Amino acid sequence: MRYALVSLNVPIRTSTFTYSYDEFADPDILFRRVVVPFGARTMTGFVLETSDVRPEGDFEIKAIKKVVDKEMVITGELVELGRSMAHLYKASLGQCLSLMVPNARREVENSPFYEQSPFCSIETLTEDQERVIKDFWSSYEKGKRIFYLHGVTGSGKSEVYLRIAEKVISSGAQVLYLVPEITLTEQMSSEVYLRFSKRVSILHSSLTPSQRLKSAAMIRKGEVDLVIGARSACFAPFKNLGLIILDEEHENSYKSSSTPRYHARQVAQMRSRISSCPLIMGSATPSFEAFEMMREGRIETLRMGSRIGEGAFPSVRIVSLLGQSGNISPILAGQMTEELEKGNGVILFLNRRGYAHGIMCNSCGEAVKCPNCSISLTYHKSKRRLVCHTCGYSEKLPDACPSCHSHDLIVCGGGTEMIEEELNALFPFKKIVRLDSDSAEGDKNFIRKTLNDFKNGEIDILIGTQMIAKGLNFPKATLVGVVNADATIFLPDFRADERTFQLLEQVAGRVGRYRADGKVVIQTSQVANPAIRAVESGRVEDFYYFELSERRKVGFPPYSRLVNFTIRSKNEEKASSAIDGLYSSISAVIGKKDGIEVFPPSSCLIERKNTYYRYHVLVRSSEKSFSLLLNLLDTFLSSYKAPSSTYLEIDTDPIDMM
DNA sequence: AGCACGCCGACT
DNA sequence: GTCGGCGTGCTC
Repeated sequence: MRYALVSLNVPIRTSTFTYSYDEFADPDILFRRVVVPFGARTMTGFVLETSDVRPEGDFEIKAIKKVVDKEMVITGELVELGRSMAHLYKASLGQCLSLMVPNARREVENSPFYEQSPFCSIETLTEDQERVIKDFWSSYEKGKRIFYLHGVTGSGKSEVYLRIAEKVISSGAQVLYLVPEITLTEQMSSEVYLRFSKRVSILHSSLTPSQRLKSAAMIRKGEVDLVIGARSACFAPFKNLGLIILDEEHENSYKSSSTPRYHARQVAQMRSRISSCPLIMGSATPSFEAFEMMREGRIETLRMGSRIGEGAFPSVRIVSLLGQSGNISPILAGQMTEELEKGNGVILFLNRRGYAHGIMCNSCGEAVKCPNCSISLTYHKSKRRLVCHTCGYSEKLPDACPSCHSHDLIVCGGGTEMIEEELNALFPFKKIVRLDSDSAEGDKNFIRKTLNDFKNGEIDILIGTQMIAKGLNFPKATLVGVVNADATIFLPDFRADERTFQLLEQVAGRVGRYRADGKVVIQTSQVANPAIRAVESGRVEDFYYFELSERRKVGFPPYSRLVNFTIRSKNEEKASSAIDGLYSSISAVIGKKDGIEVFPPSSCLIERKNTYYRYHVLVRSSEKSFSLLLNLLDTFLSSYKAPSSTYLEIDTDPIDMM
């Protein structure tokens, strides 16, 4: 009898289950998917090993029902990657492997590629670009593996990536190019598609499962040279991976928000180690983690300092919101008028959608909250509804206060919808368009059409959220206004200033890429905030050094590693007592170890989410003790069981603890 | 995770 | 009486 070790997508620490199969009917099943009976259900899993010996243990061995694939769908490298991920993120191997192969439920046929674009520009390189490419190859030949391309917005990082990629491809290897989700909506894809003789796979979120499978098969067979995709593309089944590029390294969308909570940057590092190929990360605003690694020389820095062509750094002006009544200060309005009269475009940025962040009773002071979550509801004027941005709950706008029945309800904290209204009053003869996930809802082409119209000068003022902040080029825009920078400053998180800087710097980067007269106006109540000051003065290094010294004082990342344990339950008492139990057993296992500490339990920043009460315990370790911590956590988890109707979630290197 | 089994309340 | 609520335990 022949046995197969099968990995299944279940949150069980047992890594594989043994099944029997007919070796004459199915001689090759290794690294293929199989359908197996599992308890009362049937599941699909991966065959990781085959053997003639029946494993030890008192259990019945069932037979494989069906072999799904004719060819291998994973590789030994991917299984190794899965094991590394399972250890780091404290998930099961099956959960990690399940991320790697798309599951084909629907069978819709469609071209997996973008439409072709008529243009294909090959730029001449700047001195900066030439130097950086030369530096890369010489360090690479000396055996360096991880690189960071640190260059300001508009310095031409993409061209550097592509030149290096071309050379790797000409040597016969494949290239993985990771970008944040939003960047994929750009025209970049079609350009690259032609440039690499169509041997490109673009793994876009709108692909159907069958398109994904088709792309995966081509990547596996080596019929594709370049793979471009967001977070999940880091699992593509390369035949011969020769280079990984990770652009906009600081982007939080690289971190998954569901189990296993992996970070594409970490997965890319693991892959580059497993495939022994170089990894080039890059950004104009590196994460503090990456900046510290560059400073310590743990990764190779490739620095680019100047903008291409006419590009120059914009002038930045900070405007205090204190004592201000509307959302648009007279100074910002004045600057807008000036630019609009010259026929230029204006971009306004606000990191808050809806009409108002909350509504409050002017008689009793009560804010209207979500019945499922401990946060206030956002008012969406166009729908006349209150919406919860956490769980999706919505209700009709009440005409009286739910607790005291007063009719004196007031709105607080203006969102993009309110700004749009205000702009229409201020500039009645200008074409104003709002671009956020609400205005784009239900119209697939709205985003592309709006961006095109703005580029062609058919829109005068564009108001939007994150959606317009990243990666997009607007040659017509000469002024960017940040309506309220406070929205990120007041995040209850040790990374608030880092985030604020990254966001403002990216927003500011929307102007001045192609011309020297770019202007930025930042409105805030915190005019002395160091992140805002850094954007204004351009003294970016000083900001990083100052902030890093603050982090070192408090011992937070990048000077430590964190693992966050969250317990949730619909019953508050159960959640609260479960977290106490978790805290004492985790403390008992870890004991007194150098460089590791367990913080006492506390409720999460959002204490209730989606009807669940939530508490957490944070474990902190030094970089040196981190691998010991990961092993100790295995010991803890092998004996720990969450009490009935409570659930444990683990987040290694969390990016927020909301 | 998901599914079955099992033990308690309120319905024809 | 039994239908179904969810708490508990297991899955090769």
